[in-house]
Amino acid sequence: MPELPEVEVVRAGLQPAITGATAASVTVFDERSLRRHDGPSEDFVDRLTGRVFRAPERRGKFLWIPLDSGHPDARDTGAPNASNGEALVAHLGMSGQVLLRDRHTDDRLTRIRIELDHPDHGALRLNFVDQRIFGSMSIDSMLPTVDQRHRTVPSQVAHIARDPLDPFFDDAKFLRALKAKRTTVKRALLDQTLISGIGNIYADEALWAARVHYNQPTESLSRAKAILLLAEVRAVFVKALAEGGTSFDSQYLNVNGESGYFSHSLNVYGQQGTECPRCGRLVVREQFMNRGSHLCRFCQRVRQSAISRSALRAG
DNA sequence: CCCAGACCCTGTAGGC
DNA sequence: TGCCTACAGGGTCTGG
Repeated sequence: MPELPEVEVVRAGLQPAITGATAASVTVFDERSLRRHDGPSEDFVDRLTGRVFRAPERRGKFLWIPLDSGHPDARDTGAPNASNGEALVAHLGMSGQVLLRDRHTDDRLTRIRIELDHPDHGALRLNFVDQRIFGSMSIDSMLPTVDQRHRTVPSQVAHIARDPLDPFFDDAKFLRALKAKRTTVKRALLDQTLISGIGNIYADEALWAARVHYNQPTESLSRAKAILLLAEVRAVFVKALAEGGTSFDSQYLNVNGESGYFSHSLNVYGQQGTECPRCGRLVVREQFMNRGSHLCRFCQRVRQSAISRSALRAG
């Protein structure tokens, strides 16, 4: 459930608190949270302990903290990726949280704990909490971005597209790629190699705002609709960010353990049985891609004529 | 190569 | 009260 706005709230919350902090000690309580780490937990602990955190960064739903060496002579160890550096990568998955605490506060379901020493803020504790263990932490090497612009990214993020709030996101490239897809529009929105940061909640909200049905074939989506849809994705992201993200239960919290307010602004997600805010008809929930899709069947209809035309072309 | 679907994973809610 | 099942869906992998 943490999607771009929620991960960005976490990144922004971490930034002033942990930048410049040293990882004094690291404890892995559940090794399954290291699924994306290439090596055993001892390797994770060894490579993280003593390192200094730089300012956290984000692409889509991936969050990472570039690491400085805590040892002045470590630059000469000849490590293969020394030139590009390493980062602590976090993905929150379905239920992950990064909570910033004092040294005496524990959280239930903490899978990884990092004790931090900050030159200004003193002793801190970073708890990585994750109920369903779809999230992960790992130490990863940084690679140059494919388009060579802006910065490097962790190797496991290299295949993830820039997100629509990234200043280097290429609208024209996205629209071309969308048109070339042979799939349906919600699948495309959730495809992190096409556009990143969108999950089930914001996909449903953006589709409703743009009056597009989730099952509309991408090839039959008009250019105007595609442009509108991208604009609505950005709009819903910006609004959610302003409200501190979406929380339904305590599955998503900011770094201080607080909930966001965007759940009060949802138009269709989780609103089945209530009235569509636009036309007053009932919002429904349908199964799609093993997930719930929330929509107004009146406002959001598959354009049959467009499908017929594309079917004729295909046939 | 591209796309669809299976799979992972567990606390919580609700039924009986 | 307690057991059982359904549910939530990111990202990755595999099969067609």
